Amino acid sequence: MDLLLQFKVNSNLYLRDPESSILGKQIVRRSIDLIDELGFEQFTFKKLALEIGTTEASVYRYFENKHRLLLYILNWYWSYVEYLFLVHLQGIKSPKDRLIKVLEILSEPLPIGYGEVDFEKKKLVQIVIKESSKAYLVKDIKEINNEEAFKPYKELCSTIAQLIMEIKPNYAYPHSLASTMIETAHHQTYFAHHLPKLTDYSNHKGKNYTFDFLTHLVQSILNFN
Amino acid sequence: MDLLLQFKVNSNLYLRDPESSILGKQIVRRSIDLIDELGFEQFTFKKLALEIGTTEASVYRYFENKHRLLLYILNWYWSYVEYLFLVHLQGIKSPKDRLIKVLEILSEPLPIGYGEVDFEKKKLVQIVIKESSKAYLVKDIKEINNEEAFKPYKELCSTIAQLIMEIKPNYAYPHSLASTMIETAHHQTYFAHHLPKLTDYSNHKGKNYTFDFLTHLVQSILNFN
DNA sequence: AATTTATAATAGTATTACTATTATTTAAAA
DNA sequence: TTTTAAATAATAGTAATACTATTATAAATT
Repeated sequence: MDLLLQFKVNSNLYLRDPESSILGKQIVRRSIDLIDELGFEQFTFKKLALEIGTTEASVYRYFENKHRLLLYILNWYWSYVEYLFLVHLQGIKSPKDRLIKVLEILSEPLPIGYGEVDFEKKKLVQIVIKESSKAYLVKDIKEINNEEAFKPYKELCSTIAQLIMEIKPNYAYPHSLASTMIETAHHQTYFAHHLPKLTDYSNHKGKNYTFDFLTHLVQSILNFN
Repeated sequence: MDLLLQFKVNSNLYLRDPESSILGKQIVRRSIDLIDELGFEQFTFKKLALEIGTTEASVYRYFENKHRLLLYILNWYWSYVEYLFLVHLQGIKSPKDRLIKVLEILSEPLPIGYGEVDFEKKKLVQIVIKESSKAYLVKDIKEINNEEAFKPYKELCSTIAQLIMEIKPNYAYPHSLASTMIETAHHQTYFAHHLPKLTDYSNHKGKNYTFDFLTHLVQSILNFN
């Protein structure tokens, strides 16, 4: 993970702050590699421990279980996207142009402009696309939600909703449109790659399918071009 | 499951046809109860076997694993929705009205008009909302897809896409809009209930939030009212 | 140098996912 | 009406997973 970009992740999500030790940092970094490689259900703390040359029990001293580790990673990612918004929107005045930039960031398979860490980020985005729904489609959603585990996601959603309201103040569903933009960015990218018949990817000419689809969708709803 | 409504589910999904024996039918019916009750990750064949008074090994004679059983249930559901389209759209001529009816069926928490089986169907819909993404967001998506496990979902998507093209022939993303409608119907319903801050549910007046949001969305994109 | 304190490793357990083998029932053939 | 075979289910396992209590070791403090 990028040393220059440290966000304080909700302390409810870990037992011992992984940023506070070398082992902790290794756990987070290598878990991103392994989850991307194996998928979340095949990923285990045993395999992770073996990979970084430690023991299962040591990993458990940082995270209660792999689900908590996933939430930690997702929280980091959502904070990172919020930061990307901050950086990339500052120069843009028009709310419409700002929203298009938001779509660009959300549909970008690999976030732009961070050189040597891009490789890790790419894996992170893959994890977000494939595994993030497994973080909230769970039995104990209520307790997890009470621990503020989805706060940065809600904030991201709220940031986008505010932009939407600037463009169309009388629109009744700014938050739903925002969460739909985020979720659709993920699953259309996944579908285009793995279940292309659920998309129109095969007869598309542009270079970023998801971005083009979402742009048309959002422009239609908020009536601008 | 309703005896009057039997769809032949893809035989790749089971080892022994569950419709061919009493035990098989029990496995499917009670698994819907249990998955709804425990959630898919807590659901096991052992618990299911205990519930219906058989053994784990006997359940394994019908389904390779619980993931296959989930796919079987989802296939049944998608075929059922396709059937609902057939029944409920036949009287409607206008493509626009037909699409609105599609949205109504997709956002309906409990499908209409089947009396005594509605209770089971309600649980089925809950499972589809909560667990269906776990069926395709998996490492072995390629092999599963090759076995036609998502055929009825793709067909459903194609049916909706055709309707969209009738309304707006030059629209470039009919399949993506169709899959977005289906997926959004599910996750907005889930969000409204479990993570309401990702929606505008709290200040909504209508009785079917998801339907109202989706209707506005689709009408904007295909420009009709 | 002695003693906390922090941290990690050992060695387990209960549960899960799955299977090979055996037993029992059902049905068809002799 | 037996005999045989085919279908089906139960017994009894294994390997892996998720997790924990306890012990050992290293670092820091007094």
